[in-house]
Amino acid sequence: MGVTIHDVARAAGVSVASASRALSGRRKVTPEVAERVARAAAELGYQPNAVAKALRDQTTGTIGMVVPGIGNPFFTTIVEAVEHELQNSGTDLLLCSSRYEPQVEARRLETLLARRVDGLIISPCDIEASVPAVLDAARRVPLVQLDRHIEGGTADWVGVDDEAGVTLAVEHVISGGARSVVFAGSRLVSSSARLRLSGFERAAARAGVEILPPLLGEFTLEWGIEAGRRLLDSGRLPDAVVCGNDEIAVGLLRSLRFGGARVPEDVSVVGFDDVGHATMCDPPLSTVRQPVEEMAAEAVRLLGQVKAADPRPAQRIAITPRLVVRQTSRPSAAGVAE
Amino acid sequence: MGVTIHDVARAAGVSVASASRALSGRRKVTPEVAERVARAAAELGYQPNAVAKALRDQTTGTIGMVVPGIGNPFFTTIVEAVEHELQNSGTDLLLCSSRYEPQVEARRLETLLARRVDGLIISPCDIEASVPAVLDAARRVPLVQLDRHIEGGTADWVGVDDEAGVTLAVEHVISGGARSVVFAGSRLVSSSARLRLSGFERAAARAGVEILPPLLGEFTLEWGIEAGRRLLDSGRLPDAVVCGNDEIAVGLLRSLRFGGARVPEDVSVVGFDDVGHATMCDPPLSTVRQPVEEMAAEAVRLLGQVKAADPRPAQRIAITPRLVVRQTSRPSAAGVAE
DNA sequence: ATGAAAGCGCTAACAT
DNA sequence: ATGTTAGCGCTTTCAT
Repeated sequence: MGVTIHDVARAAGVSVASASRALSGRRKVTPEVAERVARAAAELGYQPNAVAKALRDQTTGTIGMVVPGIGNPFFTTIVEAVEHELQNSGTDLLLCSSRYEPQVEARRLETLLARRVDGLIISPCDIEASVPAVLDAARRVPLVQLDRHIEGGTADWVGVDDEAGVTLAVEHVISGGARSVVFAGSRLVSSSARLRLSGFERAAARAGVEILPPLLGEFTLEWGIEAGRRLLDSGRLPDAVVCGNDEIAVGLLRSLRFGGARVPEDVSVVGFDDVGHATMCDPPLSTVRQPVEEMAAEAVRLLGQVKAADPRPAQRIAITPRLVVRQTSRPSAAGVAE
Repeated sequence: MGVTIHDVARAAGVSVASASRALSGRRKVTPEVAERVARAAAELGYQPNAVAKALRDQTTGTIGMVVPGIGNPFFTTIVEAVEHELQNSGTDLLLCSSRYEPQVEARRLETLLARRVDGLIISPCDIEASVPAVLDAARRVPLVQLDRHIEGGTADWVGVDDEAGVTLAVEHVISGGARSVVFAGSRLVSSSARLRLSGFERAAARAGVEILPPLLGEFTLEWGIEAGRRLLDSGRLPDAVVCGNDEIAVGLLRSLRFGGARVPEDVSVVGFDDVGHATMCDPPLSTVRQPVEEMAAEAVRLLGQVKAADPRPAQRIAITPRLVVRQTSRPSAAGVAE
């Protein structure tokens, strides 16, 4: 441990400046010097100190990412997509989980900022409680919100058009013959939760179908199972249930079938996200697909842009998702091939 | 951006040394100075630069963690446990995924080392190909392997006793009446994969039951589904299948039942890990429980120790797991209550 | 093309 | 108790 560029320079018989130039290759050196430095570095097992470089350069080559939780397949997918996107830019990702707690989130942002990340990608866990920390962070460093976003203030965002997505789902089940619908989602602490519910209500109202009271819990399989039970216990099943995400849909599916309901004959079920086990559950889930790769690419691109020009209008990039019809929803009564 | 401790000192009318002392609180200062410095820092929005501190202190307050993939619920669970364990130690976790590729893993280790992490926790993706990178890293910084480990060389490790775990599973299904058994696991690229298979074979041989050829693929739900199909197609179902992890078990369960086999009446299925959806699949999965919290705590503890005394014998801490009997395996024929 | 030296922001001697 | 200063490892002027 601890061989520095000074050691390399000495061993090569040159100045540290030459050693630095030779090592970085960003400036001209005699081939002879380059050779000697390279060999000395190899022999000594020299490894550049990124901390010192960061202090000197005033840039760390890292970007921080904070998501509500890595237990949710949607977030692990999007993290992997961002990581992949950054892969060849020489930028490392510092990943943090807020565990769905605004306080933890604020702390995480704080230490990321202290470590001088060059940028931040965040999916704020709470649409209200996350506001101060996110705005504060956005003031200090380029920041883009991905998927979830806060309300009020201005900070860049890229995500999916949640309302358009659920609208697709609602119209689909209705064209399949549904006359009564219900929404099973999460409590309204995040933008995703709110927009998906409001989009659902608007689309269903527009279509004039009966709307049962929404079932709001968590974005988890457990909650999906519980929501299914409640539907069963209520004694009256709607024709279709639109879910806040796939986890809920899969859980709901399970308890519905366990309770003897046939899907999609008795009731249609549609999810949201299309990640994880959606394709592999039984039967395969109809769902709204989030273009995760595209979202990640867009977020990274935007982050680069933010760096360039500072005070410029906040951008909000809403990508329109598409519906993937599989086997948990009844095909269109109109006979339109999907 | 860019208010330094010098700015704070100037604003408070004291020297940088006093400002530093006041801010850290690690040395005595007049209450009056403390007060002035605190106010100046607050007014200026001073935020300490962790990069500079790290360079000066020769310690970054970070530890790196690299796991094969964050898509696997077992790894996300163990990552969360480690993060939780570190929570109050002022140490941050730099999380990386190797995507199950030794090359990516080596690159990740390289940059973590360059960023001067204080320690490393790694679950090497490949029992052989990961050897050089892991050994090299272990030479430069305290390192402990968690869960998976490399073969040869000496590096600390904490994990579960894989062979004991599968032995528990095998003996359990046999006591439930199984006379023919099969193992559905992953190809033998990791220590976990190898030890679980060898443990299975040894335990089954000892019991004298019939052993069908193992089904080896990936540690994924997909592979579990495929393995189930192959079993069905083979025309002959064993009395029990012991799985390399829960993902495989859940997938297998699904295709077995889809194919008309009754679980556990026709065939018993046992998993390994007890994380994620094991409790929530249908029926709830009998499995071998990995004490994740305990493992994480032990790894962190060991890492602290490694720091202290350098050249000391490598430790291998194998925690004995326990079996959790749920509803995918037949109860003991001997009538022993579990 | 190469070397000497300044300086990134911080803390811990060392002096006062 | 407080101030002055060296130095962590690196890159980049600025001379030569």
